[in-house]
Amino acid sequence: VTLHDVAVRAGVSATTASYILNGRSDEMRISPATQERVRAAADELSYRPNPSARNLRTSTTRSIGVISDLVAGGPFASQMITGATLAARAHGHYIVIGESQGDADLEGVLIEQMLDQRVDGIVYATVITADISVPPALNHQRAVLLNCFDHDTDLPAVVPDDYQGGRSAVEALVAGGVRDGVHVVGGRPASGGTAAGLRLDGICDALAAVGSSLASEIHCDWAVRDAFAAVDRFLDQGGRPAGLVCMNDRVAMGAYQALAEHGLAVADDVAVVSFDGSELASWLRPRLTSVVLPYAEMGSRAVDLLLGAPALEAGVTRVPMPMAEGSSVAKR
Amino acid sequence: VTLHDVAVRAGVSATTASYILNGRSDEMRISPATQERVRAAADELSYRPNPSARNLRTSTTRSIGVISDLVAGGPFASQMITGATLAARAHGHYIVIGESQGDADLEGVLIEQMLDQRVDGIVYATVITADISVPPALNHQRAVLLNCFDHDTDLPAVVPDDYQGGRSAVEALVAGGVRDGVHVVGGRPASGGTAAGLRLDGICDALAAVGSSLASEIHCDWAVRDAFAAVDRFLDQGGRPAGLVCMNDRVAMGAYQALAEHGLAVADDVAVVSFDGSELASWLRPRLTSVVLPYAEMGSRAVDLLLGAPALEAGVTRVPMPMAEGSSVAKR
DNA sequence: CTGTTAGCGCCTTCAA
DNA sequence: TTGAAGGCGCTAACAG
Repeated sequence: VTLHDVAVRAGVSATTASYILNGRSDEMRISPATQERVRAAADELSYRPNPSARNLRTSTTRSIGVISDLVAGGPFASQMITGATLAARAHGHYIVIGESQGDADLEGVLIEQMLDQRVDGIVYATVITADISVPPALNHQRAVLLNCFDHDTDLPAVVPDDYQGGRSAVEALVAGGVRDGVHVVGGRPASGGTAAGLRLDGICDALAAVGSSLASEIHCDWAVRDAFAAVDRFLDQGGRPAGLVCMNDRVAMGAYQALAEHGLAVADDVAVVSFDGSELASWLRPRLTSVVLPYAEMGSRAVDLLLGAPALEAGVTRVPMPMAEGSSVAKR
Repeated sequence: VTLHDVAVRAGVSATTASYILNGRSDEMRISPATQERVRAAADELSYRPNPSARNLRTSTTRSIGVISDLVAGGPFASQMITGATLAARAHGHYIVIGESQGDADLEGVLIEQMLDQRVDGIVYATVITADISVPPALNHQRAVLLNCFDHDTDLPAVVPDDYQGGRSAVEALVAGGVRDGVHVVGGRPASGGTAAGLRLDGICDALAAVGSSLASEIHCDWAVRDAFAAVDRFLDQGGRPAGLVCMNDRVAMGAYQALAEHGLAVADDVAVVSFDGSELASWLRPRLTSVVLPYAEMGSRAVDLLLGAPALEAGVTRVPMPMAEGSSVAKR
């Protein structure tokens, strides 16, 4: 059922029908009676415009492309996609996803394809918060960076506020009476992420603010088994921390396991806080207090930025990281 | 840069260029020289066809819609999306995602929109393996059901082979010398999933095959905290299981916690197996032996089905569930 | 073997 | 206030 059909049924020309159905009736000063007839016809025929035809004519697709390394498939940041989807929907757009699996060539292809599809804009997302170089295909395109940024470009970027997150983590500890003997588990990983550095800055500053300082950094990859091994060794060597700030919830899980192995009770013997705010945090016993990575919020912000201001405002948006309260820090 | 531009540059008509660029040169018996010229021209101009125009003409979009309740955003089954994406790509299609968040109205809208977009087919996916009624909007559409099925329709469906999975779980236990004193944790949940029933059938049959039978079902929701509470109570009441079959990895995590609470060692004192094969299984200590839910495989199968045979073959495809070996069953 | 012609469904000047 | 005409870029009969 085409626009023409509707027009015929309402006894007008396609032009008139087009105006009315696109909300330009007033501008064109079309008689209310005609409007009514056309709308009724469209309704009865349950008319829906053909997007391809419209796109061909207007070269706008009301679609936005999200390209990412692993976000879509990975459990952690798929929330970014959800957030983006919701925001897009609110703007009357839909989303096309491309996952590069970390392959730069594939990534280029995906971007080209999306451009071919005439997406109205592209969100470029990464699993890890990092300082990157945007792929060349993205230059001079309407795009927003999600969970990453690039100093050499003026594309807007959306990242979590890791510095503030670091401060919050320490504040949770301090609220539980822990200010000395605080160790960080994880530390700076080899890969080019920026989260660790900023969080550490926040942690150190917050500690300094209460007249203390970081006792040590226990280095390990940000994974359960590595964290377990590292903390286990630390405890074996006689380490007796009062508080542990873990770089993510998986690290915290490893720390929990190591503490248990040594007969130390989380909260009562050692306070633990972490970053992520994933489901895992709520699965642990006792429930883990964790600084939330606001993925959904970030995703929707990115899309808002992309679709919002006609002229994209450059610069990075730092999204606050709220706190998910658990019971891994004793109350006092 | 349009097809016309290419044609002009190569000194031919748009038609000829179209034939060549669509690989129908042989069929049309176009001279190799001309072909070469056209391809060169297309290359130099880096010509890319306008999809909207093509769609308008052919009413085929080389896109497929995936609509789901929560799969895309949820950590568990986002792999279904990844699998589907890969398969679609292999067929030269791309994927559009719609998440209904479980809202039936929204779901209808999403389906309508996809049909408007002229997707070549729809994959309808659910987080929970269940017996459903497909939304009416899907009737008489080219569609495949993913992780669910509907007896009242003849749409093809792809689900995990939970019965065989149940048998595998028990076989892992038996291989570890455990045949008596096997309890199931989780059991049939209130919601309309079909996984529990089939797995239980498999479990009982496999147990019967070695001359044993199920000791009991420990009922609880399939979540960490509920499982912990249930198993904790069971142990408090003097239960001393030899083997635990947990309905998913989160349930197993809760069981681990309860066993630890009672000073029982996983593997040595109590063998544990589970379903899901999620990352969580590899995080637990000792590593959990788990029957893998082959989400990615299912996703790609669904797309293959959708795009494969011109006439969709109805019926359910049961995808085998492989085993992820851990150390939660003692070797012997 | 190649070009001409005719739309796909929609929007939008231009004229009436 | 409404209609006629043209074209977005591409494909596919149908002629030559």
